[in-house]
Amino acid sequence: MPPRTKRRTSIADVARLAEVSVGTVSNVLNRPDRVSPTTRERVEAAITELSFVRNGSARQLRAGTITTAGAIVLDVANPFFTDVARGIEDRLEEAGYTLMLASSDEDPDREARYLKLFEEHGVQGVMVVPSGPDIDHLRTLHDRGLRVVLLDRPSTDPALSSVAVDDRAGAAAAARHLIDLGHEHLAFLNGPHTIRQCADRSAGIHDALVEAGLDPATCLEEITITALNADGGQAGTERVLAMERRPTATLCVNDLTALGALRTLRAAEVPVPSGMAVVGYDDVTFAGELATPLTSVRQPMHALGYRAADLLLADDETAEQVVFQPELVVRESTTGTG
Amino acid sequence: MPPRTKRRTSIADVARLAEVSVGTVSNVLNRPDRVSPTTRERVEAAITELSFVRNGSARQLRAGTITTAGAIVLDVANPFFTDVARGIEDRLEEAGYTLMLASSDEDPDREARYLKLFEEHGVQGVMVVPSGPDIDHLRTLHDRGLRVVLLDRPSTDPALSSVAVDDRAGAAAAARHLIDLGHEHLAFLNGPHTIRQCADRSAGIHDALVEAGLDPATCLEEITITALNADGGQAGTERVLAMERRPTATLCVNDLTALGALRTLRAAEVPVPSGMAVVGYDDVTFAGELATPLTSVRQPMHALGYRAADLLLADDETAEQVVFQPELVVRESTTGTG
DNA sequence: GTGAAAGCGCTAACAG
DNA sequence: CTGTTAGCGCTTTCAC
Repeated sequence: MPPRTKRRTSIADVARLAEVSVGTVSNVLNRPDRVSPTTRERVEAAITELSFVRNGSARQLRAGTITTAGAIVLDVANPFFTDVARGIEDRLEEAGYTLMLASSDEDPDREARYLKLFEEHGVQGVMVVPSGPDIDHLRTLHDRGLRVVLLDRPSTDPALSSVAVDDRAGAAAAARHLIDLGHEHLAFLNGPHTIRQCADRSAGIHDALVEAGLDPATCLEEITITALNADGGQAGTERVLAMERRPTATLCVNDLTALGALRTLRAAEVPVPSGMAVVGYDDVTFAGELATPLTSVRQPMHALGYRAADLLLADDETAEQVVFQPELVVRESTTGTG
Repeated sequence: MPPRTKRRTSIADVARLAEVSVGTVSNVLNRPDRVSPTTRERVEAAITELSFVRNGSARQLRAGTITTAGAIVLDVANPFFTDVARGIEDRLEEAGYTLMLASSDEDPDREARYLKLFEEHGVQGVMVVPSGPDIDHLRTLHDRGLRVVLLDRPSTDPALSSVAVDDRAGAAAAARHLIDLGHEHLAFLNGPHTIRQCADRSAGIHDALVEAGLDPATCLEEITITALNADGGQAGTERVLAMERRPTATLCVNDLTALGALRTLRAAEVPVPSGMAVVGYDDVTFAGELATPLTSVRQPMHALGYRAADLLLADDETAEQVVFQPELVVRESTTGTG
């Protein structure tokens, strides 16, 4: 790309045209009340005439600070993260801040590159969904004076703020709902426990079973699926249906997985929920719009982002660990008459 | 928020510690080969020791240019736009550029605010989904030397580049598919024609009917819905079902609307497609995962963004109007046995 | 191969 | 109320 050819008009150009000094132009821009109405008008006319736009870099260089924050999520195309991003944006907007948003694709190198870029551009702070278990680099950033907020991950470092959702409680609520409905034998289609969310959700289900006096060893069939999407849900459900002692309810690690489960049950002519109850996780937009509306665990995604930005902007320098409680949304896939 | 307290370490600090001049440090950073290996090593050690990070504002102020582009979409939480954004990001990434992304919420004021911000920060160009019919302000920006690319909207101004999808052709393909299947009486659940996409899609359906020798006046029932979502689809479908001479197929302005249509048909025990064929638009991720997989018109969202960024980065200064062709994805909601 | 110094555009302090 | 001026941190000639 060719460099921008025309030199941008500067404050000096405006000053020349308005026949005032650069200081006066700067005053018109920043403290208009210190300038007499007549000269102010002249300056404003010159600004319009030249269609002058302040040079943000110079301004920022001088000011040393900037009203911008950065955010790095795993994937901007994932609805979970876009809702989070939207929450961030809304809070920053209130404070007159702007957001630089980027995806790391779970690649620590990409994450590092963006963090460097943000820091070079002097952002006030960054909100990051870490792409790996290691967060030392974020601690370093914090020590260098940037605000750092971890997204969707409780901080293991007390110096760093974080906002997360209590996955253990969410999964427990879902399991408890099924137990209350009389189910005593559950299937759980889950991802590998190396993913924190998966491990936490598994623990939550165990909690609920034990709390109800049921033995997880006999009452829970946890099935590990590799793809956390509809195909994974289909594969997992086929295994569940093939079991001799078949569970009466299936918990799914997310709504896409549940979609696959529903599809498979329909094909096998197993009625939902009478033949098999199904619960999802995330409560994505279409969960309530399916042929059999899906009971799911709603995550406060917008609030997650909003609160993260709030922590970033806080006057108080002390780190804070925020944990949101998810909410079970009950629909026909567990309580219907099908 | 309190200002960043610690003064950032500067190139001068590094120079002092390494006992060289600032010019040499700058050379190590930008043209390492011009520096003798020994001093380079000393400087690099100092950089690490102080964990020095270049000040991007100063760099940019000096350089006058910056490898950043801005994008403004209507809503970052809408999957259509996030896929577009992803395409932009991928292309910019290749060129070493970064993206500043923002949502206008279809509010021209918000759009203007972000545009000003981007310009102040010296972005090379902007990609914008205009929030209103007027694009004069974008032309002004272009005249001031910024690259401007219109997103999802053909440019009415030949000086501005644009990337869009041919909505008329997409809708025509959907209608033609139904006509080929023998349908001669179609319903179209559409939004108001003040929305360009809605008007274009309506025109496309007319095209297909006329082309097949059918009279739109008798063969097409266009129903205007206010909400372009599942509820709108439900309301529209209820009106279709109440018609004396009931159409045999329903085209929907987007997949969410189709979702509502399918839900309503199921409730009314109208089999799909034998009692009513259904076609959606957008081909969102879950379209193929529904109880009745949905025939839909796929938009090349990623390619749209990718190409927009490509135009922004182009060496060639001449504006270009790119129009993508959408692709019909046939599934069971039109060809199934239900 | 390295150093000195000018200057990018702006703001804020100080003088007048 | 307005003008003058010193830098913010960096890159880039131009000397040495």
